[in-house]
Amino acid sequence: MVSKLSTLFLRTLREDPVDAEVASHKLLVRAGYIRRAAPGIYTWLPLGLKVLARVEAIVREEMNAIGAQEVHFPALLPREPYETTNRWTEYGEGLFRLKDRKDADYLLAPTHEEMFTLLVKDLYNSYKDLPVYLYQIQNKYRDEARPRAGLLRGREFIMKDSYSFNIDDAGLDEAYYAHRGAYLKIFERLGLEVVPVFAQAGAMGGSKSEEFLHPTAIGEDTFVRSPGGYAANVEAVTTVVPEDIDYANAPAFEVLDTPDTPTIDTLVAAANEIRPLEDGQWAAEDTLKNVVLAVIDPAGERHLVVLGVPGNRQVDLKRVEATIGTALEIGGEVQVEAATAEDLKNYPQIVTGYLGPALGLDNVLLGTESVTGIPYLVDPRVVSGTTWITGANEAGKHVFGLVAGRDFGWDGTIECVNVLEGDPAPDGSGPLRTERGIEMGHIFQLGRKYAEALDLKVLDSNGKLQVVTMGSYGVGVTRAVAALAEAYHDEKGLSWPAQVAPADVHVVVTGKGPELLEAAEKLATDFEAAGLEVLLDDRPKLSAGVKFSDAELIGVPKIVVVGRGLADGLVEVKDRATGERKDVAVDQVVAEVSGS
RNA sequence: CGGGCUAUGGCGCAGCUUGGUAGCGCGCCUGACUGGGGGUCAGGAGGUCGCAGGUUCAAAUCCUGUUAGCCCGACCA
Repeated sequence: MVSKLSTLFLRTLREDPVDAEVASHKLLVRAGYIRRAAPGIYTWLPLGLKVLARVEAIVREEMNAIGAQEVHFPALLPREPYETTNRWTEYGEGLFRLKDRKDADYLLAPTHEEMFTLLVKDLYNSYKDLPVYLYQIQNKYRDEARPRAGLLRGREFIMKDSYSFNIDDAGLDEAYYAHRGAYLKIFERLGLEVVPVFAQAGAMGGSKSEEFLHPTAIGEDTFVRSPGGYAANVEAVTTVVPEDIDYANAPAFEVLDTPDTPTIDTLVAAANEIRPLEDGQWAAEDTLKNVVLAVIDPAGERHLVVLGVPGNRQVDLKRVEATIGTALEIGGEVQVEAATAEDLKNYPQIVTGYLGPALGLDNVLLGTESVTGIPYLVDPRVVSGTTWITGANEAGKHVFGLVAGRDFGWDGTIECVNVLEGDPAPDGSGPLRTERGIEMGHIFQLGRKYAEALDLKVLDSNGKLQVVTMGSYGVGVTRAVAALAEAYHDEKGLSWPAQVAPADVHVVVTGKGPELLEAAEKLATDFEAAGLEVLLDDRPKLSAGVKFSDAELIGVPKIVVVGRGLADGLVEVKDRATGERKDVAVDQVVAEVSGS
């Protein structure tokens, strides 16, 4: 097909839109691929739609290749199925809800687990019908607190979501790995580097889960990888627990004046001044910071807990939320936040900024058996025999040389802090380094949670009802477009890989004279006949510079210039990505472009 | 949810302190010149200044309220 720029619905912008921060957002708007309709909601223009269609085609082919079948659900759904699985409530403010004229509740679907489950329940009832893999490519709606970065995190976005239905766990495994393989192929074909990383499966109730992250500095997810090939989301990394240390010869602790040291930095500086080490310097990791958190149970009740973690680490509230409920024996979904002054008003012993667990076992402040009774959990690195600088529970004083196990105890350990560059990989494959990535896909073994909630059962070979086991698998399609724009651009504009570009060749006419335009139009038709998608810049009276700049901004991989060389039977072929250009005889151009 | 900033033609911005009826660049339209890197000149079209209320003879400008957007944060012992 030939699209003529003289009539194509397109307007390129010379300046970056003011609300765009990242390159993909700026360039997709400037080059006329998308327009913002509302925060996190975008309109697709002709060029953008072509890229989107090509990405979708690749996704479809690979899904079909593993035997998945395409269906299409409405995005507008009734409340009821989501009520059954409790997600109407659990999804909270992230869900777009609306009412019809009879005041009945509807929602714009954030994902479709319920609907797929019900559809299979509707049509199938025998183990002989399984396995079945179903997918759709469809709009999803999530009322993000902070949509950002254009297409990267939108409130309306296109996702390929698929679901597998199996009679047993072995089948689920097979479905999972089939999808895993398909995803690796999809991203390879798209030209998007991805790293499969272990993810936390807990929240969705499943057992096995991996995210496919595209490494990039603007990514919103942080993950770690080791030289030996370990890769995990930071929330899923487990700590390598050090060996206990013999403290038989450890000196007694001492309490020292450390005025004006409310933060770890000031404390470390003070420590190096008043009690310098013979070899080296005190560092943040020699301190034990004690963070008071409030855990809010489903009934809204607030439970205090103190976490003791090395001073160079940050408590990650998400990690805490995932596990603290179990640790404190609180059922249901909990929320965690920093304790407020109100929370602490009944604990005059707690001196903010100078909190410590104990000054010897006969003077214990924290822990379920202590005077405060506040549970005290520690990072797994706090093992018996480690020594710490920590608060002495008196303003302006810290205790030095407090030995874990000798001078203080704890109620349990918890994975609650961030991973740091250089931490060992849990599988012994070397030191971890942190990287940022965009989540391009996610695969989950859901297990029987949804099937049970929605009563999806089939008869097995013994004529008994069995609950079906499920997997769910997603690819962010619009996000892939953004990630590709992010990965393939330079200072002049976009530079698409051939397989997703909005066209295969961009023909530019420069100079005046009807013979130039005629030659270009003929060339465009020839390209079309050779099976190529063509963009023809036939806009009259525009200077060559404007057309060249637009061609580079739009980013079609091959640019053919019909201009001053035509008198000698030559046109220029430019490679958008490499910048390489050469003169080619007019009758050789089609072969040159389609052959390379 | 907290903090900061912003809201003026399609895009990017000035004007606001000190009220007087809106301006610049890009883009768009007409014509001429130019014709291989966002060219030049001349002439045009296009804005109830986010919304509501108030003060005033007069409000983009001052006051009150409200809505929306963008960025940052959402634990610091």
